[in-house]
This record gives sequence, C-alpha cells and structure tokens, in this order.
Amino acid sequence: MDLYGGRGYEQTTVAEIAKRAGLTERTFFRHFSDKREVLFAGSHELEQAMVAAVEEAPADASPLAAAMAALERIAEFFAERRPHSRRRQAIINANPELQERERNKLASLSVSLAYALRERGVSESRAILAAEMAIAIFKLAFERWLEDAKQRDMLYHVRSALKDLKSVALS
Amino acid sequence: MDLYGGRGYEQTTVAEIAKRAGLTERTFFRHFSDKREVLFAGSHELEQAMVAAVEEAPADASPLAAAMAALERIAEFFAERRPHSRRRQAIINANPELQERERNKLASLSVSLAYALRERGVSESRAILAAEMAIAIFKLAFERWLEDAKQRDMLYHVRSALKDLKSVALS
DNA sequence: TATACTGATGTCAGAAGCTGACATCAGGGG
DNA sequence: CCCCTGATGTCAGCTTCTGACATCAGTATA
Repeated sequence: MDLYGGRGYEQTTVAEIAKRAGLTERTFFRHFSDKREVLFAGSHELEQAMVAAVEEAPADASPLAAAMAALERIAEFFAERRPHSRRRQAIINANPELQERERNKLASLSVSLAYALRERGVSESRAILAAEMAIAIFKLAFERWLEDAKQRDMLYHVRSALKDLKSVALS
Repeated sequence: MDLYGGRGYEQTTVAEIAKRAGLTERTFFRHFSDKREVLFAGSHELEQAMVAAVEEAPADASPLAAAMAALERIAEFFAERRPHSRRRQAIINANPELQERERNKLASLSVSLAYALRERGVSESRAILAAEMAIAIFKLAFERWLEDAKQRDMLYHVRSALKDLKSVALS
C-alpha cells in the first residue's frame, strides 16, 4: 500500500514490492495470483463471515432481511478501520484495473450470498436479486461511510441505503 | 470469436488474432486497448441507447420506471442475436478475466444510467440504487433469456425479473 | 542421531501482453 | 504535382506471469 499509494499502482513494479518485502518476484506470485490481488487478500474472510450471517439469520426472515443480516454482521468490522479503508479505497479509485478487481470481488460475494439464500429455500431468481440488492446497498453505504464528515457508523449508512432502496423499488 | 471459441481465450494469442485478420499485433492494440476488449467493442453504443431511453422517459416516471425504460429500449436489439449472444456468452463464462471485464462494462453502464437519472432530478442515492436494480434485472433477465427453452423474448424476462425484484424488496 | 520429508524460497529462462518511437504508404485536397 | 493525414508496419524493450529445477530449514521418524 505504501508503494501503490506513493508512486501509483501502475508505476510500481512487482520487483519493487518483492524487494521491499525482502523477497523475490517469484515468491510474490506464489502468494498472490496477481499484481492486483495484494490489495484484496482479506476479502475471503469477509465473504465467509457474511455467508455465515445469512445462514444464522432467523428462519422466518425474508430473503432481503437475511441478506441484510450479512451487512450488519460486518458493520462493526469496519469501525476501527476507517483510516485504512480510506487509504486503500483512494488507491483503488485511482486505477481502473483495481476497480475491475474490486467489482469482481463483490460479484463473487453476491454469488455466495445468493447461494446461502437458496439454501434457506429461497427461489433462484429471488435469491439472486436479494443478494444483488444487498451488494448495491453495501457499495452505497460504504462510499457514504468513507466520506461522512459526521463519522456516523456503517450501520447507520446501511440502514439509510436500505430505506432508499425500498422507496425506489416501490415507486 | 472463432479463435476464442475454438482454442479458448487464454490459449489464443494476440499474434494469432492479428494474423487471422491480416494485420499486425501492433495494429490490434491500436484498435483495442486490451486482448479482452475485442469482445466488448459494441457495448458503448448499447450504453448510449439506454441512456437516451432514460432521458426520453416520461417526466412523471419514477426512477425505477425510467431505468426500466432503458431495458425495454434494448430488448428488441437482442431479439435477432440470440445465437450470437449465446456463443459470445459461452466464451465469457469460460474465462474469469472476461467475466471481470463484463462486470466492468455493466458497472460503467450503471454509472451512466445513474447519471441520466440524476439529470431528471432524482437524488444521488436513489439514482444509484435505481440504476443498480436495473442492472441486476438485466443480468438476471439476460441469463434467463439465453437459456429459455421456450424462447420467450427479452421483454418477457425483463418484466418477470422486475416483478421478482419488487416482491423481494417488499418482503 | 541420522535420514527423509515437507514447505517455503531462490534462480533461471522464456512466453505473452503491451508501449513508444520511427518508418512507410495510400488517398484526398490544394 | 505536392503535401498532409490517418492507418499500418517495424522494431526494441519493459513488465507481468509461469514452469522447471535447486536450495534450505524445520520436523517427524526410524
């Protein structure tokens, strides 16, 4: 992140990263499939936590409510990491390739959530749509949370986005 | 598409594509920024048509209704292209890098739709969410349309997905 | 204690994607 | 007939990423 932030993502070479870590270029590629992947290493854990939240949601919760449980579950995770998240996001926002990868991660997350919803007996179409809506809410809430001058927490923004989404869907 | 379909995306080299077209590798990269971009060349026109549909939607249409107008506008475009679309999608589905790019295009489309909605006076949050919902509907409808044994048209699947989305949002 | 195994790392060579700089060439306008 | 422009070719080179093989440290096991 120091290097990507300092000289820019494109300008920093894998060789530099490896050297900075006291390792070889080859070793870098054994740990990360991609030059981009370094920035997204932790995303798998987050995904698992969210899936678990869906699985543990009350049996009578609606698909959307169950998907929202996933967002509420991770809301606290972000609380202490605002500075880190801002730095990271600034790097991603500065480079299309990284945004591409980020969208990929969110898409993968959406698929996992939809699968977890299906396991709850939700129909395929409705599971997919509920998951996509949850992701849309997450993206919006995350963006708002990062730039919120009042520093309201993630939960606030998630709920605010959900409210907007419902009003839009009904109109 | 012949090459990507035949030998697979990864196995085909840009040199081969260029040779097949009777051109140079260098020329290929002057026409397409990427090896992937060949498959997504036409997407800009589609995006513009959809934006136009949003702009031309009745002034009293809700944000979601305006976004849906974009989907209805292009529904007929796909009608004659089902064989081509299937072939193309099979190639994309077989390769993660291409899926990544496809998601990128849809994200770009979402941003454009949201912008067009904003121009209609919709608030930022609601514009973003309406656009995202439209994209979610499009993705689902497109998938269903491709695999529909009954060959019902795109419009049918778009409307069916919209109905599901509304029911999920309300639950 | 010696040996074998395992996992992480290093070394090396090379393919493929992509870019910059410069040359060429065809067609259109003055 | 000349000049300009846009598209293409040529070439050199960087960077990402991969496969194959070597090394080395720690650990289990005989």
